[in-house]
Amino acid sequence: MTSVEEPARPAGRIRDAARTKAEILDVATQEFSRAGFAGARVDEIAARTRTTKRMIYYYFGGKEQLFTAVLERAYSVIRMAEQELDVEHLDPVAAIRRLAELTFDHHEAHPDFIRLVSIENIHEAEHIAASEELGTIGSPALEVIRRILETGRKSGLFTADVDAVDLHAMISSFCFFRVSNRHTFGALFGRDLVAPDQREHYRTMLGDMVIAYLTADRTQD
Amino acid sequence: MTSVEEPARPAGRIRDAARTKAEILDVATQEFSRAGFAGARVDEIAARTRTTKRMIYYYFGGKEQLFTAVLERAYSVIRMAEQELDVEHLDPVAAIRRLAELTFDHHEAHPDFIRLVSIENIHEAEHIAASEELGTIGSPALEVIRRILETGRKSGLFTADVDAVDLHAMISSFCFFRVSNRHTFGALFGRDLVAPDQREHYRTMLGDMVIAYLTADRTQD
DNA sequence: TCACTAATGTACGAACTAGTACGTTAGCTA
DNA sequence: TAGCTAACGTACTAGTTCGTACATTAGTGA
Repeated sequence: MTSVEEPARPAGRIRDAARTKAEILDVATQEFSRAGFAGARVDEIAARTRTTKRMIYYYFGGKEQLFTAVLERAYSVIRMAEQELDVEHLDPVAAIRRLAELTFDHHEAHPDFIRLVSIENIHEAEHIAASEELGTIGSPALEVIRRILETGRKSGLFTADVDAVDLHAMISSFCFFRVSNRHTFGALFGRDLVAPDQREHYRTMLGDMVIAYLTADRTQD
Repeated sequence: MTSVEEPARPAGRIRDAARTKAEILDVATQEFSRAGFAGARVDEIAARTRTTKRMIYYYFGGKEQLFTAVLERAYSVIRMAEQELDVEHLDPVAAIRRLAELTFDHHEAHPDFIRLVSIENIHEAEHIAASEELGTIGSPALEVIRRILETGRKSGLFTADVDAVDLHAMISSFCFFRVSNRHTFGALFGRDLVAPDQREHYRTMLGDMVIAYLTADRTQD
């Protein structure tokens, strides 16, 4: 099996810095996500790559920096997805719902990312703070939300007095919790929040919640 | 300083199994919450108690069981708080808002609990699964929500078709995320979700969100 | 008051783990 | 094609960490 893996390259090392780095990052993402920062084993990461532990230190410097690199790549994925957001041609209500659904989909599709963020929060975001790349850039989604909110408020559709960051927090909290806390929630309440047949239910629930909040009739209160 | 700690007990060990156990649990809660399961150090926990590592193994059996005991006690605190819920004399809208606010307050007041739950989710709730105490009992809050929802729906106030578990998830997600993800959220978006002067803002936002969702005019959709 | 047990303390070890010193080689370029 | 360097591998170590064997004592009941 091991010899079939690669296409007829019987002997000798192949040198490919980019591939080696990427492979280390792939495996490290899995291992950190599986066991947390302290629980992850550098030896285990190395063993699961085609290279050795030496290369981890050669390319990344240490366990701490490797985790930072893993985080940086994970965040870059969501940032790229957000840059593809194309919802501003929709009316504000539909645009926000679509945005919420895309956030929902992205969280569901990337449970490893959710776990890494949970782990980073246990460590009080110290790796983000230490990273030049992560500290500076914001979220493309935030700008999109800002513009939709403005349009919706001008047209009188949106009555709520929220800013983009808080609305982003509201949407993220539901999407994040559903994935991050699925195990304890499932164990305690006997309900699987990520069961495939409940997916549409929760996706709709999220959209309904956000739209209801934004368009609620405040004259009643 | 060390001699002033205890009231005039100059020499000899004082034996108090209950106090020793409780002290170990207190320190272990802090240490696990600070560093995660793998990151927590049994020696460190022992050093910060008035007893020795030996006692951890004597009373709890090992690191794994100690963490389970810490979790069990942390969950028992929230369960006790939920048993004191007294909102059913209010009208359904006020009752749900009050319940949401109490959940909000409890999460804010117990960041260690939030961290422990995050950590337990990284470990896929394996300790909850292994615990007889935690696996069986549900949440008292759930029964309260169930009854309020029924009253609200009968009276026509609540139009949303949610059950108690999903509403609980919605409320918890906002409260939990605000505390659990405050570090990454703060680092990435420059906003402190637990800033004291924003407390009322987010508390109100949560209530507004839940009520808007429950009472939204569905004939418009 | 004597003996017995629950509770406690000390000292230690086996296994693990992050990190490194040192040696090797593929592949490019002059 | 010779030589140079980035890329890679091996073997090892110093320090840590969970867990335990063994010794001791406080308090209680006969």
